[in-house]
This record gives sequence, structure tokens and C-alpha cells, in this order.
Amino acid sequence: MTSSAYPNFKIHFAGLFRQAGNHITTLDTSIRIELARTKQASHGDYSCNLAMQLAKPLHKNPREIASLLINALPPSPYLEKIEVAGAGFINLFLKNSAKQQYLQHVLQSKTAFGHSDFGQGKKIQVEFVSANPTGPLHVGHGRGAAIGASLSSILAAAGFNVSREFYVNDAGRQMDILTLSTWLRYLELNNIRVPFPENAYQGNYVKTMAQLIQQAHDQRYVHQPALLLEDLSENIHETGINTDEQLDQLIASAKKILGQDYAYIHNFVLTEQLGDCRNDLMEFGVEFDTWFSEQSLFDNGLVAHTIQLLEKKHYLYLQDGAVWFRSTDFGDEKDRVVQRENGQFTYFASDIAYHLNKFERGFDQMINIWGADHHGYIARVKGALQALELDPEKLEIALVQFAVLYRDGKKAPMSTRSGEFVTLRELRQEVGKDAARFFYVMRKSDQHLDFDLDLAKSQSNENPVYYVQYAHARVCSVLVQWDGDMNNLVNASAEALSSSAELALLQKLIDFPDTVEMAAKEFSPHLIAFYLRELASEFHSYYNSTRFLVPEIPLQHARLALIASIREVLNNGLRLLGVSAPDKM
RNA sequence: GUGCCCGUAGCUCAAUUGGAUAGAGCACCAGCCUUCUAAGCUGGGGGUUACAGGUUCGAUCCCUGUCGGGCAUGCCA
Repeated sequence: MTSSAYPNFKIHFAGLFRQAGNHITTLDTSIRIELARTKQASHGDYSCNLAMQLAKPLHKNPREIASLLINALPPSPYLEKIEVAGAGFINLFLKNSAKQQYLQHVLQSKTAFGHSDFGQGKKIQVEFVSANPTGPLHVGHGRGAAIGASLSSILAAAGFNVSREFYVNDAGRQMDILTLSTWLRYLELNNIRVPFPENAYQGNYVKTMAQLIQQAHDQRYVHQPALLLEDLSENIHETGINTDEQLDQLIASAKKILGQDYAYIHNFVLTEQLGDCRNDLMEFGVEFDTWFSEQSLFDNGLVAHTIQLLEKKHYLYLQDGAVWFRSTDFGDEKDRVVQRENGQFTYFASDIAYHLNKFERGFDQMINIWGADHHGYIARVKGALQALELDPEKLEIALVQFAVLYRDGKKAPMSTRSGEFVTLRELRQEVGKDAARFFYVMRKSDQHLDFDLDLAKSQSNENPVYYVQYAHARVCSVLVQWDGDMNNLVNASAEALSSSAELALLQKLIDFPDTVEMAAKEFSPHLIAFYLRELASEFHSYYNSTRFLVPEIPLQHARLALIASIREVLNNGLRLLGVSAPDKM
């Protein structure tokens, strides 16, 4: 909520144009009246294209309509000049005083400046990361984490009631593979040689977990490993273990041999990985309101219930021993299995149950942030929603393209199974949290991201993170040397701010709430990153051209109020991105 | 093969979703520190928006086709 009554100029003028439009004709409700910021100063501050939209239905020249609209426009205390331009644009020029008085609004609103009630308190859920807890997060997860966290903050600032959620895949085969992998490493520690499957988890963290189990429980979980190999085919010693069937046999054997103890190890590795993941994300400035367990959907019968619902609605059929969902009824390219021949539910089945549960929790809107490799998955999930008579429009899938790391101008390798991948933790250690968070959201999320490690590390003008932070630190430094009472700035007259640079900066500050709103509307955190860089650029330029600590007090206070406002906006914007705003650099 | 996404300056990307003369940062060239932080600033060259059509007052954006790239096409998660 904005703390003062100062208007949003776009909304203010749009309201006036609606009145004017209704005065000259009956406005079709489908017409959206939009005020756009102009690109050139000669076009004023805002422009409206309503006249061009009306040209066709009214069968009149757009310039003529523009004149009619201007004549019918109610007076505004903020408007200096209004004129028709080009093909029929209506350009609006703000009074300098309107811009100057805005500073007080910024300084009074403080950290709330940029907030709006655009979202009207609607309940919105953002589900992101949701990585399998089977190993450390890697740099691909990092981008989803950064985008999800930033988007959540932006939505909250724009007036949504945001809930951040991590879906924990704690029920599937991958968890079994990790459990098996850990136990095998544990057996190795106890000097029992068993072949380690090539397609099991190879990473060192598995060995670490095995060591932890050994330290806590010594040989308690050794049991009878010889049994482990009994069921396997004879030739494994020649070819190694590398097929899915062999791995599944090993898992089955492990369950048989360990009995009750299997659950202990399963739970141990899950807790360990989840804790590590949570820790990692927290250090990255990413936190969740809810960690939702996939297993819980099975435990409370929701998966079975969901399948029954689909069955009742006749969207399921049996073929080749498996149960299929008719997703082709909803535009998917083929039907999908929900229950396998062996009786096990697929990941898709629990995912349908999960989304049903989300709807039951009453969110007005849900956003899933998925890796771009999941795009083929959208049709079947939305199809399932339709089958359950839920509104698929309420679910927005935001696809995030992968980040590719570059070092010395070359692609840095990363893979998930070999144990050789680049982890998020390593990335943070190498470039720092701030640079990582900023770089991840610098590009539109559905665009590939080339992550230049050398650039992110460089402490120079090439690095956009430092560029923005430096602007903040510079303002802090000036205000420290001024050493005055901030209240004097809040109440200072800004009349002395009349240079083109100063007026442009004022307009830039006015743009901030609109930018946050746009970023929320379009689910586009990158708009904040671009905005901050532009604001920092204008500030640096201003800093070099103008002295702030001048002897004339009214002028000094006006300029200090301006840069203090800039600092506020830099701070607020950086916080939305999870990047710190240092006082000194 | 089919489906989705993408193609903008030498490189990496924007462009308020159909608006006015398509903008930034790198890189390259030339300048600015005795004064609030040079992690900064000022100036310069750089484009048939992959290509060909179409829709309209107006197209980087929408439609069709061609070429090029990415991803997906499991009873995996």
C-alpha cells in the first residue's frame, strides 16, 4: 500500500481520458485506455493512443478525434501542456512542480515506495526450485531459485498475497537410488566390496552421508550384502551394473535385506539432502513458506482419490496392464500413464493430485516455475485440471531456460550424474551471492542465459551489479559528509531542481512503481534489473556533472532530497532482487 | 518426422506486448581525477530486426512459407 495520497499519474490521466472519451462518444468497454511513457523528451512525459483506437469505430481522422478528446479532458493540477502529435498521439507534459513534489512522497514512503495495490490482495502461489532432494543444487536450479524468489518479492510489492512453495519429490525412484547409493558406500566403508552401479549417484556427498551414518551407528546397517548380488544376472562382473533393471533389482534386494532399516536410511538421506538444500537456498537469500511433501499425497490417500475422480469422469482406461489418462481429449499429443503395469503410480499421477490440492487450498492464481525441458509436460497437467473441472487459466507455467556458464570465453561443463557438475554453492563461493542473484535475473527468463563467470567476478565498470551498488554507496557517502537531519530533506522544497538531468531523474523515480507493477504483471523480474541499471546510469552522470554540497541551503537540500530518493529506490529495487545495497564499497 | 520456444549492432541482450527516429552493456577509438568514492563520467563509429510474402493508419511484435538454432517427444523423476 502506498503510504501517501500521491497519485499514480498513469491511472490519473487514464481516468480523465475515460471521461473525455465518454463525453464525445460511448466508449466500448473493450477499449483499454493506456498511458505510455514516451521515449523522447520532445514527446512529453506520457502519451495516449486512444484517438487512434477510436479512429476506426468513429470513422474519423485520428488527429481530429485527438483534438476533441483534448477539449473534453477535465482539468488536471499536474498537467502543464497537452498536444496532438504524429499520426494522432496525444502527448502530455507534466508540470515541473508535479515531479518535484514527488520527492516528498518517495522519502515518506521509504521502503514502501514502489508498492501498490495492483494485486488487490489476491492469493497467489509461486512454486519454484522443487528439485529432487538427491544431491546438491546446481547452477540450473540457481536460476529458477533467483527468478522465483525475485518474482515472489515483486508480486508481494505489487499487492499480492504471495505464498512461496517448494514441492519435495520424496516419494520416487530417484530417492530409492540415492538410498541404495548411500548404503553401498556405507558398505564400502565397512570394507565390504560390492560393485557400485554406474547409474547410481556418484557424487562425493553420497560418501559423506555414508560416513555420517557410520559415525553415528558404526556397523549396525551392514547386514548381509552377499544376498545383494544373488538376484543379479551372472555377467555383471564383466559388464558392470548399468541398466535400469539391474538397479531396480538392487533396490529391491536392499529393501529385502535391510527390512525396517531401509526406511531409516531413506529418511536419513532425505533429511540430510533437504537440510542441505534449505541451507543452500537460505544463504542465497531464498526462503519458502511451504515445503510440500509428495509422499504426503500418498500417505493421506489423495493420489488414489484423484485417480478415482478421473475414473468416475471416464477419463481413464486400461491398456497393456497400465492405467492411462486421456490427455489427448485436451490437446496433448498422446495419452499418459498414471499407474504402471506394476501397480505403482507415476510421477504424473502424484502431480495431478498435487495440483488438485493446490486448487483446494484456494489460491486465486498459481505460478509454476519450471525448467524449459519440462515444456512438454504443460499440456498433460493442464489437461488433467480440465478433466477435474478446474480452471487451467489459474495456473501459469513460467518456463526458465537454462543458464550456461562461461569461463575464459568457453562453456564450463556441467552434468548431473557424473559428480562433476557445478553446484550453486560453488557458484556463490566464486562470484558471491549478489552477483549471482543479479546475473540470473538480468535476462528475460524464457531466454537462454549466458552466465559469464569472469564478468560476474570482475570488480570493475564491466560488472552491472557493482555499477548499481556503487551508485547506492556514493549517495550514502555524500549524505554522511553532509551529516544533517533527514527530516530536513523530507520537507525540503524541490523547486530548485530544474535542470533537464534533474527533471529526467525525477521522472525516473516516478516510473519505479509502474515498473514494479509491470514486472508483476508480466512475471518479468528482469525489468527491475534493467530499471536499476538505467537509474544508476542517470545518477552517475548527474553525480559527475553536479555538486550536491553547495553553500546555498535550499539548492543543497533539494539536491540531497533527490539523491536520497534515488538511494531509496535503488535500495528497494535491489531488495526485490535479493541483492544487498552496501553503504560503502 | 511431429510439437513448443527462439533468430535484433562484431559479442551478450532490451524494446512499456501493435506505436513515433529500434535502445543498453561489453569490445574498439579519443578525452576527464588538487573539489561529495575514477567500481565513475563525456564524445565517436556501428542495423534492410534471418529471408520472402500478407494483415492495417502503423509490424521487431500478429498470420503463412523458407532457412538456421534450442528443447521435448519413456509404464523416468
